Amino acid sequence: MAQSNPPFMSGVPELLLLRLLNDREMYGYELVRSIREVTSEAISLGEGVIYPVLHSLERNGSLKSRRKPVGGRTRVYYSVTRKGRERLEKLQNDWQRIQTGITSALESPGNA
Amino acid sequence: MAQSNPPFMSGVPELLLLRLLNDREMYGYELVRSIREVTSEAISLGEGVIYPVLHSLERNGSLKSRRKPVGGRTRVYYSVTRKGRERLEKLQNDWQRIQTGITSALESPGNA
DNA sequence: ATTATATACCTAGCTGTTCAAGGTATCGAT
DNA sequence: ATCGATACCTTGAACAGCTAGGTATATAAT
Repeated sequence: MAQSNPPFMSGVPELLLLRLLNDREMYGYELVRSIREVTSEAISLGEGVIYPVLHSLERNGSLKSRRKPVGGRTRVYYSVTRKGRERLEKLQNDWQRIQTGITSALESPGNA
Repeated sequence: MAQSNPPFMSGVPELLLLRLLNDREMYGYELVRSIREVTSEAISLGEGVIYPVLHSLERNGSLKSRRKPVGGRTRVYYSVTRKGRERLEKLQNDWQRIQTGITSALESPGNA
Protein backbone atom coordinates (compact mmCIF):
# COMPACT_ATOMS: atom_id res chain seq x y z
CA MET A 1 0.00 0.00 0.00
CA ALA A 2 1.23 3.44 0.96
CA GLN A 3 0.69 4.83 -2.48
CA SER A 4 2.21 8.28 -2.43
CA ASN A 5 0.87 11.44 -3.97
CA PRO A 6 3.36 13.37 -6.03
CA PRO A 7 5.29 15.99 -4.04
CA PHE A 8 3.17 19.09 -3.79
CA MET A 9 5.33 21.20 -6.06
CA SER A 10 6.30 18.80 -8.75
CA GLY A 11 4.93 18.98 -12.24
CA VAL A 12 6.65 22.23 -13.04
CA PRO A 13 8.90 20.73 -15.71
CA GLU A 14 5.79 19.21 -17.23
CA LEU A 15 4.04 22.55 -17.08
CA LEU A 16 6.87 24.40 -18.76
CA LEU A 17 7.17 21.85 -21.54
CA LEU A 18 3.48 21.86 -22.30
CA ARG A 19 3.38 25.62 -22.21
CA LEU A 20 6.23 26.03 -24.67
CA LEU A 21 5.00 23.31 -26.99
CA ASN A 22 1.57 24.86 -27.01
CA ASP A 23 2.98 27.75 -29.01
CA ARG A 24 4.84 25.69 -31.56
CA GLU A 25 6.41 22.28 -32.01
CA MET A 26 9.91 21.90 -30.69
CA TYR A 27 12.49 19.18 -30.15
CA GLY A 28 14.08 18.07 -26.89
CA TYR A 29 17.44 19.69 -27.15
CA GLU A 30 15.79 22.93 -28.18
CA LEU A 31 13.48 22.79 -25.20
CA VAL A 32 16.37 22.44 -22.81
CA ARG A 33 17.86 25.72 -24.01
CA SER A 34 14.49 27.38 -24.35
CA ILE A 35 13.54 26.79 -20.75
CA ARG A 36 16.73 28.41 -19.60
CA GLU A 37 16.06 31.39 -21.82
CA VAL A 38 12.41 32.06 -21.07
CA THR A 39 13.05 31.81 -17.34
CA SER A 40 16.06 34.14 -17.52
CA GLU A 41 18.33 31.35 -16.31
CA ALA A 42 16.24 30.99 -13.16
CA ILE A 43 15.36 27.44 -14.09
CA SER A 44 17.75 25.13 -15.82
CA LEU A 45 16.52 21.63 -16.51
CA GLY A 46 19.01 19.17 -17.96
CA GLU A 47 18.38 16.63 -20.67
CA GLY A 48 18.14 13.98 -18.00
CA VAL A 49 14.99 15.71 -16.82
CA ILE A 50 13.51 16.79 -20.14
CA TYR A 51 13.70 13.62 -22.19
CA PRO A 52 12.04 11.33 -19.68
CA VAL A 53 9.23 13.83 -19.14
CA LEU A 54 8.70 14.16 -22.89
CA HIS A 55 8.49 10.41 -23.20
CA SER A 56 6.01 10.03 -20.39
CA LEU A 57 3.88 12.87 -21.76
CA GLU A 58 3.83 11.14 -25.11
CA ARG A 59 2.97 7.81 -23.53
CA ASN A 60 -0.07 9.25 -21.80
CA GLY A 61 -1.21 11.02 -24.94
CA SER A 62 -0.48 14.62 -24.00
CA LEU A 63 2.12 14.96 -26.72
CA LYS A 64 2.64 13.52 -30.14
CA SER A 65 5.96 13.41 -31.95
CA ARG A 66 7.29 13.25 -35.45
CA ARG A 67 10.86 12.60 -36.54
CA LYS A 68 12.33 15.12 -38.87
CA PRO A 69 15.75 14.72 -40.48
CA VAL A 70 17.73 17.95 -40.44
CA GLY A 71 21.13 17.92 -42.09
CA GLY A 72 22.08 14.34 -41.33
CA ARG A 73 20.83 14.43 -37.76
CA THR A 74 17.31 13.54 -36.78
CA ARG A 75 15.21 15.70 -34.57
CA VAL A 76 12.14 14.53 -32.72
CA TYR A 77 9.57 17.29 -32.77
CA TYR A 78 6.82 17.28 -30.17
CA SER A 79 3.47 19.00 -30.28
CA VAL A 80 0.57 19.21 -27.86
CA THR A 81 -2.58 17.15 -28.33
CA ARG A 82 -6.05 18.07 -27.19
CA LYS A 83 -5.49 15.99 -24.08
CA GLY A 84 -2.24 17.84 -23.55
CA ARG A 85 -4.01 21.16 -23.70
CA GLU A 86 -6.40 20.01 -21.01
CA ARG A 87 -3.48 18.85 -18.94
CA LEU A 88 -1.78 22.21 -19.45
CA GLU A 89 -4.82 24.07 -18.23
CA LYS A 90 -5.01 21.96 -15.10
CA LEU A 91 -1.34 22.41 -14.33
CA GLN A 92 -1.60 26.13 -14.89
CA ASN A 93 -4.43 26.34 -12.39
CA ASP A 94 -2.52 24.22 -9.87
CA TRP A 95 0.50 26.43 -10.23
CA GLN A 96 -1.55 29.60 -9.91
CA ARG A 97 -3.03 28.33 -6.68
CA ILE A 98 0.17 27.42 -4.97
CA GLN A 99 1.93 30.51 -6.30
CA THR A 100 -0.78 32.72 -4.85
CA GLY A 101 -0.74 30.72 -1.63
CA ILE A 102 2.95 31.14 -1.10
CA THR A 103 2.91 34.80 -2.05
CA SER A 104 0.23 35.57 0.51
CA ALA A 105 2.13 33.53 3.08
CA LEU A 106 5.20 35.63 2.47
CA GLU A 107 3.34 38.87 2.94
CA SER A 108 3.59 40.83 6.15
CA PRO A 109 2.60 39.50 9.56
CA GLY A 110 -0.59 39.32 11.53
CA ASN A 111 -1.60 42.77 10.37
CA ALA A 112 -5.11 41.53 9.63
CA MET B 1 31.25 11.68 -6.55
CA ALA B 2 28.06 12.74 -8.19
CA GLN B 3 27.16 15.15 -5.46
CA SER B 4 23.71 16.43 -6.29
CA ASN B 5 22.34 19.91 -6.03
CA PRO B 6 19.02 20.15 -4.26
CA PRO B 7 16.02 19.80 -6.59
CA PHE B 8 15.36 23.15 -8.17
CA MET B 9 12.11 23.80 -6.38
CA SER B 10 12.63 22.36 -2.96
CA GLY B 11 12.98 24.34 0.21
CA VAL B 12 9.48 25.73 0.15
CA PRO B 13 8.42 24.07 3.38
CA GLU B 14 11.56 25.49 4.94
CA LEU B 15 10.76 28.90 3.54
CA LEU B 16 7.23 28.91 4.89
CA LEU B 17 8.31 27.80 8.35
CA LEU B 18 11.02 30.42 8.62
CA ARG B 19 8.68 33.07 7.35
CA LEU B 20 5.97 32.29 9.88
CA LEU B 21 8.37 31.91 12.76
CA ASN B 22 9.97 35.21 11.90
CA ASP B 23 6.80 36.94 13.05
CA ARG B 24 6.41 35.10 16.32
CA GLU B 25 7.39 31.87 18.00
CA MET B 26 5.12 28.93 17.27
CA TYR B 27 4.99 25.20 17.94
CA GLY B 28 4.89 22.42 15.39
CA TYR B 29 1.29 21.45 15.53
CA GLU B 30 0.32 25.08 15.29
CA LEU B 31 2.51 25.56 12.23
CA VAL B 32 0.84 22.70 10.44
CA ARG B 33 -2.53 24.40 10.70
CA SER B 34 -1.10 27.84 10.13
CA ILE B 35 0.42 26.93 6.80
CA ARG B 36 -2.89 25.62 5.58
CA GLU B 37 -4.56 28.85 6.66
CA VAL B 38 -2.14 31.41 5.32
CA THR B 39 -2.02 29.68 1.96
CA SER B 40 -5.80 29.43 1.75
CA GLU B 41 -5.58 25.64 1.76
CA ALA B 42 -3.40 25.75 -1.36
CA ILE B 43 -0.57 24.10 0.52
CA SER B 44 -1.11 21.48 3.14
CA LEU B 45 1.97 20.04 4.76
CA GLY B 46 1.49 17.18 7.20
CA GLU B 47 3.28 16.68 10.48
CA GLY B 48 5.50 14.14 8.76
CA VAL B 49 6.92 17.01 6.73
CA ILE B 50 6.94 19.77 9.35
CA TYR B 51 8.59 18.07 12.29
CA PRO B 52 11.62 16.74 10.43
CA VAL B 53 12.20 20.14 8.84
CA LEU B 54 11.94 21.87 12.19
CA HIS B 55 14.47 19.48 13.64
CA SER B 56 16.93 19.93 10.82
CA LEU B 57 16.56 23.70 10.97
CA GLU B 58 17.29 23.58 14.67
CA ARG B 59 20.26 21.30 14.12
CA ASN B 60 21.85 23.72 11.67
CA GLY B 61 21.20 26.67 13.95
CA SER B 62 18.45 28.43 12.02
CA LEU B 63 15.94 27.85 14.79
CA LYS B 64 16.06 27.56 18.52
CA SER B 65 13.41 25.90 20.65
CA ARG B 66 12.09 26.03 24.17
CA ARG B 67 9.68 23.61 25.80
CA LYS B 68 6.66 25.16 27.41
CA PRO B 69 4.12 23.18 29.43
CA VAL B 70 0.55 24.15 28.64
CA GLY B 71 -2.20 22.47 30.59
CA GLY B 72 -0.53 19.12 31.10
CA ARG B 73 0.80 18.86 27.54
CA THR B 74 4.15 20.21 26.50
CA ARG B 75 4.64 22.37 23.50
CA VAL B 76 7.93 22.98 21.76
CA TYR B 77 8.10 26.57 20.63
CA TYR B 78 10.48 27.53 17.87
CA SER B 79 11.90 30.90 17.03
CA VAL B 80 14.25 32.17 14.36
CA THR B 81 17.91 32.90 15.07
CA ARG B 82 20.07 35.39 13.27
CA LYS B 83 21.34 32.62 11.07
CA GLY B 84 17.76 31.63 10.37
CA ARG B 85 16.94 35.15 9.27
CA GLU B 86 19.81 35.06 6.81
CA ARG B 87 18.60 31.71 5.55
CA LEU B 88 15.10 33.13 5.19
CA GLU B 89 16.35 36.00 3.12
CA LYS B 90 18.22 33.67 0.81
CA LEU B 91 15.25 31.37 0.36
CA GLN B 92 12.98 34.32 -0.32
CA ASN B 93 15.30 35.50 -3.07
CA ASP B 94 15.52 32.02 -4.55
CA TRP B 95 11.78 31.74 -4.55
CA GLN B 96 11.33 35.16 -6.07
CA ARG B 97 13.65 34.21 -8.89
CA ILE B 98 12.00 30.97 -9.85
CA GLN B 99 8.56 32.44 -9.35
CA THR B 100 9.35 35.26 -11.74
CA GLY B 101 10.97 32.83 -14.14
CA ILE B 102 7.95 30.60 -14.34
CA THR B 103 5.55 33.49 -14.58
CA SER B 104 7.37 34.93 -17.56
CA ALA B 105 7.53 31.48 -19.12
CA LEU B 106 3.79 31.18 -18.82
CA GLU B 107 3.18 34.49 -20.49
CA SER B 108 2.06 34.68 -24.08
CA PRO B 109 4.01 33.29 -27.03
CA GLY B 110 6.66 34.61 -29.33
CA ASN B 111 5.06 38.04 -29.34
CA ALA B 112 8.42 39.64 -28.70
C1' DA C 1 -16.38 3.87 32.77
C1' DT C 2 -15.23 4.13 28.09
C1' DT C 3 -15.07 5.68 23.81
C1' DA C 4 -14.00 9.31 20.71
C1' DT C 5 -11.96 13.55 19.19
C1' DA C 6 -8.62 16.99 19.45
C1' DT C 7 -4.18 18.30 20.80
C1' DA C 8 0.82 17.56 20.61
C1' DC C 9 4.89 15.26 19.82
C1' DC C 10 7.60 12.00 16.91
C1' DT C 11 9.79 8.35 13.38
C1' DA C 12 10.20 4.74 9.82
C1' DG C 13 9.85 3.50 5.21
C1' DC C 14 8.47 3.98 0.66
C1' DT C 15 8.35 6.38 -3.81
C1' DG C 16 8.68 9.80 -7.25
C1' DT C 17 11.34 13.67 -8.97
C1' DT C 18 15.21 15.35 -9.98
C1' DC C 19 20.13 15.21 -10.44
C1' DA C 20 24.79 14.08 -12.32
C1' DA C 21 27.10 11.47 -15.42
C1' DG C 22 27.52 8.77 -18.56
C1' DG C 23 26.91 6.77 -23.71
C1' DT C 24 25.90 7.02 -29.02
C1' DA C 25 26.20 9.48 -33.32
C1' DT C 26 26.49 13.36 -36.76
C1' DC C 27 28.30 17.70 -38.20
C1' DG C 28 31.43 21.85 -38.76
C1' DA C 29 35.58 23.99 -37.70
C1' DT C 30 40.42 23.79 -36.57
C1' DA D 1 42.19 14.01 -36.82
C1' DT D 2 40.52 16.23 -32.94
C1' DC D 3 37.41 19.24 -30.81
C1' DG D 4 33.03 21.38 -29.66
C1' DA D 5 28.37 21.75 -30.65
C1' DT D 6 24.20 19.44 -31.82
C1' DA D 7 20.83 15.76 -30.82
C1' DC D 8 19.22 11.74 -28.95
C1' DC D 9 19.06 8.62 -24.91
C1' DT D 10 19.49 5.85 -20.13
C1' DT D 11 21.26 4.51 -15.70
C1' DG D 12 21.96 5.09 -10.78
C1' DA D 13 21.87 7.60 -6.89
C1' DA D 14 20.22 11.33 -3.76
C1' DC D 15 16.81 13.51 -1.51
C1' DA D 16 12.44 15.78 -0.48
C1' DG D 17 8.12 14.84 0.63
C1' DC D 18 4.23 11.59 1.55
C1' DT D 19 1.72 8.00 4.03
C1' DA D 20 1.10 5.73 7.87
C1' DG D 21 2.05 4.56 11.65
C1' DG D 22 3.25 5.25 17.07
C1' DT D 23 3.01 7.64 22.00
C1' DA D 24 0.56 10.45 25.31
C1' DT D 25 -2.59 13.84 27.58
C1' DA D 26 -7.00 16.58 27.83
C1' DT D 27 -11.76 17.09 26.96
C1' DA D 28 -16.31 15.95 25.45
C1' DA D 29 -19.77 12.63 24.56
C1' DT D 30 -21.93 8.07 25.43
